Amino acid sequence: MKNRDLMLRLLKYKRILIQFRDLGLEKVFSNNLGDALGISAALVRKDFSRMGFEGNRRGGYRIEDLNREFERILGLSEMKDVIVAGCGNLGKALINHESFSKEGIRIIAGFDIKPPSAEINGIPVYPMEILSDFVREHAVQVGIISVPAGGASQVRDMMAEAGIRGILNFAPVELKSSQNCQIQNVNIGLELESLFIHLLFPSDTGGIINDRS
Amino acid sequence: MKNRDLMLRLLKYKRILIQFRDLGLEKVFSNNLGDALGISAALVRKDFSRMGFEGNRRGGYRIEDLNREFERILGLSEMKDVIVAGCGNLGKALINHESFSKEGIRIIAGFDIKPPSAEINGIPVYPMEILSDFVREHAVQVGIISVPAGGASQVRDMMAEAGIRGILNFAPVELKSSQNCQIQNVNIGLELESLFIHLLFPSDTGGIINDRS
DNA sequence: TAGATTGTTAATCGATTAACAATC
DNA sequence: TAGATTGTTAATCGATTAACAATC
Repeated sequence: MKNRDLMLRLLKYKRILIQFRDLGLEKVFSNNLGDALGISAALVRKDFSRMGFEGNRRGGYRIEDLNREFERILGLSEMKDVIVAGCGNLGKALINHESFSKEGIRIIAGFDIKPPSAEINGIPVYPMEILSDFVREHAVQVGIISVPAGGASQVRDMMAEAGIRGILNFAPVELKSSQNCQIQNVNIGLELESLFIHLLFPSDTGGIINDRS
Repeated sequence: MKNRDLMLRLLKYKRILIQFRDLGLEKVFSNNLGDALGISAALVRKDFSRMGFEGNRRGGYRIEDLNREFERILGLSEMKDVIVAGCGNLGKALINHESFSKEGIRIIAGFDIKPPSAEINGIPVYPMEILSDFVREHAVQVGIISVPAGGASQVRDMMAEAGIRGILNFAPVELKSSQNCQIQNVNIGLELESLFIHLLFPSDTGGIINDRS
């Protein structure tokens, strides 16, 4: 879990810097990026230093240079193809999600035990039995699970066996990563509940625990 | 961010323990819970000790006791009412999401600049202008943002001003928490991209960084 | 030059783990 | 009793921050 935060920060830097560039800016200071991401300037400098990105002791960092570096390190030139297992409401929403394409993500197929239609928004929907073959044939690397809780772990196994290496899981079951298959769980119910819990403990000191240390 | 991990663990303990109980079990060991959550037994004991939950040096923890304690501390007896701003595909999917009710979460209204219909799945959908009044009238505490990126921060302000204290944000914009309003961002595109990045760096040592320390 | 910002080191902080005495 | 598990302390680990010398 260690590198996960760093990774997400890097992706956020990358996106913000593109916005900065599009705004016509040429330079940024660690300061600016810290503000934009809600972190300290020191951490920005530390991150960049770790990545080997160099700035100028007076003029900050050249946005163009940073963009090039991020593209070199985190750039995924080809389209990132993804499949969706489970074409209920959430699955449909993901398939229809228009902002993925802007980020180079393309959903190339949906799967469902009982396909609600042959295609959604122009994306073909196949019966679940075909998933393995499709994944192998198209060398799909990443999949989304949006089936009900009961079917999730079975779909995980199916995906992993077929060669999928990364899974974003929306089913309310905690799936565990394995050596070959990285799983990211998004438990919407849990997130909502945690927001409610926060309300119970007003102070920002996080009063849940009665810690005596 | 400190307490967030602990909080999520507590909610997971709570859910797992209910499953254990429903399976007819009476006792658990720190060991079992650690396995179930993918964490160490030591951390389970530490968490419980911090919360003041006591076990038995030989017989582990009584599930019934733990359930009672969790209910006391994290129990939200009343229904947890939530509103959804943005009734596009994702918003619809959330409104239709059936597993929320099982978790005591109830979506009581949707809002949209241009409501696609008067109601979705029996839940009323109102024009966005009404949001503030509705929130005040019903004392809504938690909201979900599922509008496009462009409108997200405006909706955030609207919600926060009307008195909403917790927001789950699905728009691909990083919204920042304020004193009165806790925001949890779920950036699906970012999560997917990070899965792809993982594929670039095969080793589990997390080879992105070239750290010399 | 004077001023500002980076790059880096050492300090801090907190979370997790290892280990073991207490004890059922 | 012997064995197993908790509860807790001290050690570890890693991430973040503070601070400041280097330098543009």
